[in-house]
Amino acid sequence: MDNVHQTLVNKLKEHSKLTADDMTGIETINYAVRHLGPNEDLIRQGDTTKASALVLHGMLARYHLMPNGRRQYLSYHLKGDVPDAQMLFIEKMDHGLCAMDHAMVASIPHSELMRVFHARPTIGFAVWRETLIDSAIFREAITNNSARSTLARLAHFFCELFYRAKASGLTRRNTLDVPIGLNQLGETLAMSLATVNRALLNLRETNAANFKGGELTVFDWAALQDLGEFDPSYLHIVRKPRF
Amino acid sequence: MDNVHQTLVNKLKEHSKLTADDMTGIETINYAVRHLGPNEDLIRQGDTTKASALVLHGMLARYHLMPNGRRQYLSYHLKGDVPDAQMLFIEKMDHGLCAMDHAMVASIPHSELMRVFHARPTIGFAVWRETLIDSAIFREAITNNSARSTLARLAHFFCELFYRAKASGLTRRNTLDVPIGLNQLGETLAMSLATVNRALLNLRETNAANFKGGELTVFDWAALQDLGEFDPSYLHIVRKPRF
DNA sequence: CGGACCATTGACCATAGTCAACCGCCGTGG
DNA sequence: CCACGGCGGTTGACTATGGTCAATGGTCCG
Repeated sequence: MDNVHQTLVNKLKEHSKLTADDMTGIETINYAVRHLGPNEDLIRQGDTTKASALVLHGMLARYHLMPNGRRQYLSYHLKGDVPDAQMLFIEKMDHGLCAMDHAMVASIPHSELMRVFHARPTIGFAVWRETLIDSAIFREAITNNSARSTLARLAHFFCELFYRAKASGLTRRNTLDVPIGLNQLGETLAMSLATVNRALLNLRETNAANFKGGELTVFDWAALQDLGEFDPSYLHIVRKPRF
Repeated sequence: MDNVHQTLVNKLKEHSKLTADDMTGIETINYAVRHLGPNEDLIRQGDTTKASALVLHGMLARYHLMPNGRRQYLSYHLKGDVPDAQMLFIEKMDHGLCAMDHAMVASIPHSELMRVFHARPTIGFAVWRETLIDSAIFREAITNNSARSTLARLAHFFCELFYRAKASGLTRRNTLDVPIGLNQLGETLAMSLATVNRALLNLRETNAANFKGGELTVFDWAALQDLGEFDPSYLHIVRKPRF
């Protein structure tokens, strides 16, 4: 089992049980590694796809492109995520997928996935569960952008990112690389650049966390969680990280 | 094949191909019919479920409950939808599900679904696709509530509802029953009651559509679509309705 | 007829968007 | 090595949008 298969197995094990046979099945999956530069699109809105990407390194984002050119970022993806599992059974992309900074992905043909799903339905169910968790994250984003104050929205966003990263072992001490600019944060959280900036200042004042130069630092997890009304149960992660 | 099985088959056929054997498989699914009153919860946030509901009549909604008691409605479901297919592989509800008015559902045990999925993977894939379309609807809701004006938001919401209903043959001429109050519309579209009211007036002025007393009337589909920047491709419906 | 509930409207106010200027860092090229 | 330019972040002034609150109206039902 190479690193790529291991990455997928680790991710699925965050919420699903896999037998030895399931893992053997996963080992047979073929893929192609692809490097991405900052801001590079992996797939564009309207494209048709025959492969899904497994994130190996860096951060990817889904986004909608509006008629007026504005972007709406929808979700962010870290090592182990399979962002376009969403597109397994859907021909035409209704959103784009881009790298926030340098990133690396394993491109897995849909035919490979389908072969494994037929051979070992459990793997299919685990990936299905993965897509359902994605759905839960989308739902939470609706609520976040619709029903929380700017400060709470920002705090919740950082909570989710940090929690997911921590569950996957991607944090260093109390910090996490978040290669997102303020402008993009605004296009994620439905705020203008100026408002993002002011909300960040407010956040800094609470001493709960800080975001500066692409690095998120969490000083007081409980306080941050409180600010963002963050309840991680929607992430359905079985192996919960410690704080 | 009774009406319930037929309802499910029709829905899946909107986007997936089913063989005669698949349909025979679906016929074997056991279920229990349940009636719901206005505003009655089918499932509450935090509940654990062992069954999924297929909507037979009326309209159901998913919603988040905030710590301050406010609701955020996430999506609406019409005849043929299986709203909590989302919860097939997830134990604990991260949102609630309620009836907007009198409604009827078929409650299908997860064990029944899993049995059929194992016997005929194609059926599983069709239901999976159904959940992925749900995801696309969530994504669009993020964008709608985050990046469109109040008028556009309202128009887009009505477009989606009308389009989906029309694809399922649930519209009467150019009208559709939408048993949602203005308050609830606000809790769906991230607007206050007053703003919803004003946006509705604006909408009326355009002569594109009207919403009054729980009935949506579309006078000028093209204009409404335009107002809401509505592009139905994210719904991934193969058999497109005519306007 | 009275009350409940929902919709409507107006006045006022708070929040956040827009715009523009400025800063600071970094990389490039003279 | 320093000057320059560009990008991204910071800040302030003004403005617009939409939230809040309160009063009014309409309709349905008891």
